[in-house]
Amino acid sequence: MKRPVSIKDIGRIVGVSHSTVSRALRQSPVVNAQTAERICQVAREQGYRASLIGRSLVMRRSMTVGCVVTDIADPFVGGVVDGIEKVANQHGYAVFLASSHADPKRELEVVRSFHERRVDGVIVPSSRVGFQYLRHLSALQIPIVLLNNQHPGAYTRSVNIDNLEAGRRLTVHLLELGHRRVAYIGSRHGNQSDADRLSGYRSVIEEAGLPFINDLVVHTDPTPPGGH
Amino acid sequence: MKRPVSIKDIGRIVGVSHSTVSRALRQSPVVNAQTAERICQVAREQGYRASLIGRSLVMRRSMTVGCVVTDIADPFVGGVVDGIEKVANQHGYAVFLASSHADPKRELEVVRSFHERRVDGVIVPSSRVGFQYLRHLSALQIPIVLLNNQHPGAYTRSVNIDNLEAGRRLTVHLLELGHRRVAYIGSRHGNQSDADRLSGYRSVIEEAGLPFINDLVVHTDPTPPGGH
DNA sequence: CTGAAAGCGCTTACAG
DNA sequence: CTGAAAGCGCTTACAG
Repeated sequence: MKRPVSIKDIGRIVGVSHSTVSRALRQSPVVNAQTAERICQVAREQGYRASLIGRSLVMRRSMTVGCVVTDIADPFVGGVVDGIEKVANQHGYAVFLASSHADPKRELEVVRSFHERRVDGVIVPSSRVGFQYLRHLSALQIPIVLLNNQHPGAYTRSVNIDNLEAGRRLTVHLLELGHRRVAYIGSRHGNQSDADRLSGYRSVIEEAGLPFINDLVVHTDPTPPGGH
Repeated sequence: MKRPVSIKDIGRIVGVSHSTVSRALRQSPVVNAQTAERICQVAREQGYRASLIGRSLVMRRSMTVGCVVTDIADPFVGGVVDGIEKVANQHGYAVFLASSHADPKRELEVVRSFHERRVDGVIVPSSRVGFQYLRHLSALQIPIVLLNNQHPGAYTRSVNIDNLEAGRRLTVHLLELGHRRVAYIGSRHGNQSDADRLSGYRSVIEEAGLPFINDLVVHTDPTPPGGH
């Protein structure tokens, strides 16, 4: 790969300093309109693209986020990553993707790699998070956001599904359709999200003046076949 | 995020120039053993991690590869990406993941983003590649590798599945198991990979002295239900 | 309006 | 063995 054209190159061509080129390219209103025009013109001709790595150094932000997953091939994770990438991109960020396969050693390497690359933040879209991340990343003071997980810490946030409200809405929907005997099928692992959904369901049932029937509540494998 | 500790910081602490620190950390044999020891010690205490962005600038390589997919949530793609990430990581590379959703405009943005970030190469793990990539990337002389796709070009390579050999081995396996009536179910889209697999199948059947029976060859939807 | 300077964090010849 | 210098590609006060 040949050396990409730099701000200096185009300054040389146009006959101005690289400072001026930089200003022009960043649309600084201070530079003379005609000069700016010439500069942009040449930049275009030369296929100039600012080096984010040069820029990152002075700006002290890399415009990247790191994303660690346990397994990329997991379709749920895939969906989340897809969303992350889309939004990141819309805001000028790129995303580093790494997978840990739940291996603590890998987790450590990933954190290290992200740190060395000076990511502006990391996102962990899996509910099972090694505490590794949290410890290491907060020591580095890198902002971190988790999915469906709450952990205290100055630099860590978590975005969660509102399972209670979801349980309510699902139930309301069915009642509005005219159904009167609505069953609840939940996960037998009995985690918090299940409890929340169930109480959403229950509260709507009761508010509607319907009997809460225990036999209509089943806990089973949290898989599609499990629902049968 | 507070400023990470730099080579200068630790130079200041140890009382040597940052050049010496750099040398010591890179295990240069030229620096005095004891000084080196002190430097590494302090670096460890301070949680020093070299900035790859600083290093990239001088080294002229970013130690990153870009990976563009059409859809991250696609499980096949997920598996490939997982492998890419693993190997990249083993070699000190990080991977930027972007998805184009087969939108030419997005494709262009992705190429631009990768270029600005000065990726050392890009990998496109999907057989359907917008020619966009190829054009743009080869103009930039960024090495690109495709999956199951062959396109000429100085900077582009493609890694392919050897479908013919795969068809042969599958068939040999079944014959070795003692089967004599082996059917072939292929894709009705009749692409190259199907043709290759089929001829692998056929050649083994014939080499075994078995009759090639046309009714044993079916072309259908290339999906699991399609196989029924 | 524009250039020279300094600096972001690193590496590496070049002189001591 | 070590430091000062130059330079990677950029940005942005500071003087003109």
